[in-house]
Amino acid sequence: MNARRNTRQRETILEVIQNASGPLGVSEILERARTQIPGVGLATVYRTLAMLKEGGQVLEVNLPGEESRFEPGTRHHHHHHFVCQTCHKVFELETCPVGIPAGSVLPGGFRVADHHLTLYGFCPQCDVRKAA
Amino acid sequence: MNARRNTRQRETILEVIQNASGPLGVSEILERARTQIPGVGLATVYRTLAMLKEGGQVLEVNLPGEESRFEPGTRHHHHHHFVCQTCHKVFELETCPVGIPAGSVLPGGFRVADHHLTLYGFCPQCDVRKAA
DNA sequence: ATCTATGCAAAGTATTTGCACAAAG
DNA sequence: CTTTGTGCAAATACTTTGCATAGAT
Repeated sequence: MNARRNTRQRETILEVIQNASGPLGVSEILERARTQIPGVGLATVYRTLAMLKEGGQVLEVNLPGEESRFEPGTRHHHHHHFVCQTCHKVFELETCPVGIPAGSVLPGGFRVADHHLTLYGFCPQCDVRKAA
Repeated sequence: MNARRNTRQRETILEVIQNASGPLGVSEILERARTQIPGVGLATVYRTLAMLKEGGQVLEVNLPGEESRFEPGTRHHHHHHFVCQTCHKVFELETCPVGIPAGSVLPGGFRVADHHLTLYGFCPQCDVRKAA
C-alpha cells in the first residue's frame, strides 16, 4: 500500500534545512543539496518539501514579496520571526508577545486557533551601526 | 517630465479597493473593475496597484500560500487580519493584541519598529455552523 | 518483483515587460 | 503636439504535474 521510502535526496534535503542558520528559499535548498547529490531535480525539492511540511519536519515561512522559505519544524515550539529592515536577515525569536491564547474569542465572534507574527526593525548589528 | 495622469482605470481601481469589505486579490480587482470598464487589462491592474502602493493609497497584504491582496491605505490606523480556516475569508481586525510598542528592544537587542500579525481560526459564521 | 520516488520536460499560475496605439495634459 | 497610460501578447518567475525509468523494500 502506501509506504514512505528513505532516499538519499530526502535525507539530504532535510539535512540541508536543519544545518542552515535561518530559513532557506527553494533555490538555496536546491543549490546546497546539489553539493551532495549533483543531479538532484527541482521538482524533487518541491515534492520533498511538501512531504516534510505535512509531516511537520519543516515549516514554511512566508514573508511579503519574497520566495517561500523553509526551516526545521522538529525542535519547534511556538515562535516568530524578526526581519531586519537594514540587512534583511531573518531571525527566529523565542518570545511571543501576543496576548491571545488559542481558543480565545475576539470581539465580533472570531475564534482564534493560531497566529503568525512578524516583527520588523533593526537587528543588534545594524542597530549599533546606525547609532555610531 | 514626470507627470501623473488621471485616467478612468486608475480611479476605478482605487474605488474598487476602497469599496471592498476586505482586502482583494488581483483577479477580484480585475473582475470588479471590468464591471465599470469592460476592456480593462490585467497589466493595468498590476501597474496601477504598484503605483498606488508606492503612493501609500493601498497596502499589500501577503498571506501564506495565497495570492497577494490589496486594501485601502488611506485610513492608516494600525490593524491586523483574521483568516478563517473554513471559508478562507479575510477580515480586518480593530484590536491589536501585540504587547510591543514601536521602539521596544527585545532580549537579544532587536529594536522593533513595526509588526504584522495574522490570526487564524473560525469566523463567526463558520464557528456557528461547526457548533451545530 | 512490486511499487514509490526521481528527473526531465511540459503545463500551470502569478507577475512583469515590450510595443504600438489611445488618450491626458 | 508631446508624453504618459493602456491593452495585448510575449516573457519571467515560481510551482505543479505527467510520464518513463531508477531505485527502495
